[in-house]
Amino acid sequence: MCSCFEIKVKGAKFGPRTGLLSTGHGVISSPFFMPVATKGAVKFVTHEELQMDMGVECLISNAFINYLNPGLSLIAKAGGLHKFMGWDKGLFTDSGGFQLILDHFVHKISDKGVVFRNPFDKSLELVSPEKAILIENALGSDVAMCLDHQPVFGKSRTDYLDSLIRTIEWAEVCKKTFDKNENKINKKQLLFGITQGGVHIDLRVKAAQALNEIGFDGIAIGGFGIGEAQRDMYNVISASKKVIPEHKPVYVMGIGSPLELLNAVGCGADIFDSAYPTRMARHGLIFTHSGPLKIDRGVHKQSFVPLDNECGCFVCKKYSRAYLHHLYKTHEQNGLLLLSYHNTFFVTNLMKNIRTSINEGTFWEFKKDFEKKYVGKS
RNA sequence: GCUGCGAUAGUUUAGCGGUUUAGAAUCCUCGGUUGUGGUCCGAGGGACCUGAGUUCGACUCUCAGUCGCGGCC
Repeated sequence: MCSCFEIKVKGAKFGPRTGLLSTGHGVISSPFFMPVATKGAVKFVTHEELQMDMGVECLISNAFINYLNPGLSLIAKAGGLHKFMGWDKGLFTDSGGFQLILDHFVHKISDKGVVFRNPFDKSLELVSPEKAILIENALGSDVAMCLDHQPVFGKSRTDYLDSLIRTIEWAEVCKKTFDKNENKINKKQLLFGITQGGVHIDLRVKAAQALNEIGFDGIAIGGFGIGEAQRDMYNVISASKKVIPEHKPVYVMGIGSPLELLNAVGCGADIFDSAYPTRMARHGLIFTHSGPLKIDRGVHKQSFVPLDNECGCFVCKKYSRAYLHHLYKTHEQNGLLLLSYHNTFFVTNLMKNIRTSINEGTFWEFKKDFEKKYVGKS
């Protein structure tokens, strides 16, 4: 067990903090947000833009999806997922546990693992916790995530308890498999455990304690972003922070709206990922410093101002809302390119500003100012 | 001047003498979207050219007018 995480600046106990996560592909400044590259690419944004323009140091891909297509042997031939993708910075892989909330994806769940339906050829495929880890080892990501069991939102406490127990049992198997495998292509690969338990604080605390005992490089809080009240989520993060050792990075999975990121950092979380910014861009919802904006609305038809005049991205420097509205409404692909770029830039820039404010001791003022200007829900 | 065809949401259109509160797409407004997933999903708004007639009943049939496209003198 290495100490992969170093705390740089922290405020109050359990409050916001900056740190450094050491991986096989560089040291990543936290708190950070990972754009989602499920199939090895962030939709409509190139690696070059992410790295050169936005300073993104880490992405997350999906082990299960890559395993199904293009498959492990091809990725092995390429020399691992990093080389296959042409990405030489940090890279997490999700095990595929999140897909468990999607009915059409899952055939059956048992204690042995999950029988998935292959979306590419409809065949059935058992993914056990052992197999999930071996896949992630073979892909050579910098951080492998355990296979977890996430119930759909709104289940009973008993259901959450069941999924939690299963997730912890699987976490033990994942850890053993990970430690035993000496053929990892990424010798510095890290392993994170995931808590479940819905909004039940006592379940979440038990889950975190159980993961502490097993011993992971970092702890992820899973199961959010699917319908629960935001206040419940922050309570869970805060409660979890109290039982997770201070030197462990805390990763809140699936969170990606500006206000959620800001609040979760305030609760002491270090790492995030979400398809939200890019998916919202594809659906025409644009983040700005004065709140979310829907580019398809008729009011933008003759609006010759930038999406966000406080944003430094090239889209905001160069193009008007009227032009982007036109591209979006006429289904011109460049519209999605530019909007996805902006939203991703916005979120990564927000994280950059959050890190600066923590380092300078002004996080809470920064948060208050941001929220004051940011009118709207997400 | 004569004549043929046509006229339904902002746009492109479906349809019928009564079971149609006129259907669709687009458009407009609003909501949703968060560890695969579709420039996606959901709700709402908006129309039978005008007038007269036939008929129990006309957006639908007849006539006239207006407008559009075409032909002829």
